Formats: sequence, structure tokens, C-alpha cells
Amino acid sequence: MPELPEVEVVRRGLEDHLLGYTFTNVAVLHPRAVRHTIGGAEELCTGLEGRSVQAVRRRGKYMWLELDDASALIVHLGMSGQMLVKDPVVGAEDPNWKHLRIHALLQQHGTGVQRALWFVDQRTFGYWRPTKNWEWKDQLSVPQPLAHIAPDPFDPGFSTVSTAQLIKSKKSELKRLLLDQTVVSGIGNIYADEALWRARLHPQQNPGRVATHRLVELLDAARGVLEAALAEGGTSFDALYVDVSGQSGYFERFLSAYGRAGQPCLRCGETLQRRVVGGRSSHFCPRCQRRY
DNA sequence: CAGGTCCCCTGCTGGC
DNA sequence: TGCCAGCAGGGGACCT
Repeated sequence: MPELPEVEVVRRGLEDHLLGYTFTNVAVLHPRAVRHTIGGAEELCTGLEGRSVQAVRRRGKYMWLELDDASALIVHLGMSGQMLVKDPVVGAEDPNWKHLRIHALLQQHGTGVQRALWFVDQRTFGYWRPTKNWEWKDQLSVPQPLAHIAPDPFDPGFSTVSTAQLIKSKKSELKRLLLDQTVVSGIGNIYADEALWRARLHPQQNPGRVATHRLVELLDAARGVLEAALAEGGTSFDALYVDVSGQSGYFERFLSAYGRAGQPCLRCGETLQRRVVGGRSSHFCPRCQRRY
């Protein structure tokens, strides 16, 4: 579910609700949620308990909580993950209980105010992963396990020109490269289709044949789509509920390509097509997104 | 090395 | 009504 805009909404929510709070108790309820942690649940819990949240940062679809002992907690939401801040009294009567994978209690220093953090994840593709030796140096720094993740289009270190040149040098279909998080991060299947539609490029286009300035336009289009989605997503969460995406409602209103197979292109009226590219369903206009 | 395929899960939908 | 195939917005391990 979550691409960059949804993860950014979650990051802001966690920043608003958990900054300065200390983990007092952590319970792992499903082993897959800690499958990338060598020491498993025990390592996660002992590493977190007693640590306070100093910052919440993000690159692409990954976020991490910066803790007060030069460590960090990396969080990836996968396809269906949610980070929900709740009142500690909430329990099994909550509909999210069924898919609760990690439960954490946090307490605010001084006031003693308690909050619960629920990691809810139906499909269990998401995970928490603690990492040591994390220290914020500058806006390019990321925890070591994320070193292979490229900057996202919102990143101060992101260069559209050098990313366009990198894409042009690759021998693969254009859409696969947009989805490759080591090329540019944060773009998922929905926003890849939207960016390609906006830039009038075919998802299977050979990038070597595309002028660099058109690839720059594609990356600009991608950033524009992410910005528009963030503006929508930013409206849909309240005080104690850190919304992941608004689920069904908000983004569908402005999608031009994704999910619109069989419907007319909003630019030229041609019927949009659906085709599997790189194992993912792709939606495009066969008239204004011609392959060459 | 780079590119492509498979696979990890659960739940919903639509066709028969 | 019930069953089953197909599909879902991610990414990492493992092939060639």
C-alpha cells in the first residue's frame, strides 16, 4: 500500500506523537515482523526498552526512529503495514488487534503520559529492524542497512540530471527502473504509472533511446505526483491515529492512469490499456505513450 | 555484474 | 452457497 507520500504522512504523525517518548515495553506478536533482526524479538525488545525517540526520518519508503543511544529503529511498512498511535487502554476490542504484529508502550519524560504504538500488518511484508551506530551527520546520511537505497525525489541530495543519466545507461524497461529503489527511491507501482502517463512515456520504453531531457521531465513528473499525493494524504489523519494512506478514498480522485484500464485517456480520449510489466500491472495510453 | 524470476503472506473479488 | 483462481500499492534472495 504505502509509497513515499503515505510513508511521509506516517513519519510526520510519529514525529508529532512520539518525539521525546521513551520505550518502556515492547512485545513481538509475530516472528515475521522481526525477520531481518539477527537476534529476533529479544534483540529488538532489549534494544528498544529504555530508549527515547529523538527524531523520525525517512528515505523513500523507509523510515527510522533515531534513538538516544546512537542506534535507530528502521521501519518498513511493506504492502500493508500501519503504525498506529493509540491510547494504552485499547485492547482486543479494536478491529486492528487481529493483525497486530508488534506492540510497544512509550512514556513521556516528566509528564508520565503513556502512549501505545501498534505495528499492524495484515500481509506481514513489513518489519522493524534495529540498527546500531546510527548518527545523524547530514541530510544524506542513512543507517547502514539502507545504504543501497537511492535518494528519493524529495531528498536534498537528489539530482534529476544524474538520475536521468543513470536510467539512460541501464538496459531494462523504463518502468522497472522507476521501481528500482537503488536507482530512485519512493516510487511504487501507482505513482510510476502516473509519472509515465504525465511524461507521455511507455512503461516498456528502452531508456537508451530517450533523450536525457525527457527522462528529467519524467523524474520531475514523478516528484509532482508524489507532491500532489502528499498534499492529499496530509489531510487525513487526526490526533491519535497515524493514518497510513487514507486507504480507499483520497488518491483515487486524481489518478489519471493507475486502475483506469478500459477508460478514456484524460488527454486524448483513447482507451487506456493494462499490461504486466516487470511482474506488476501497468496502465497506460497506447496513443500518447508510444514506445520507440 | 546486472537483469529477471520467484517467493514471502493474507484476504478480497469475481466467475463458475 | 461454496470453491478457486487471480490479484493486491514491496522488496529481497537467488538464478542466469
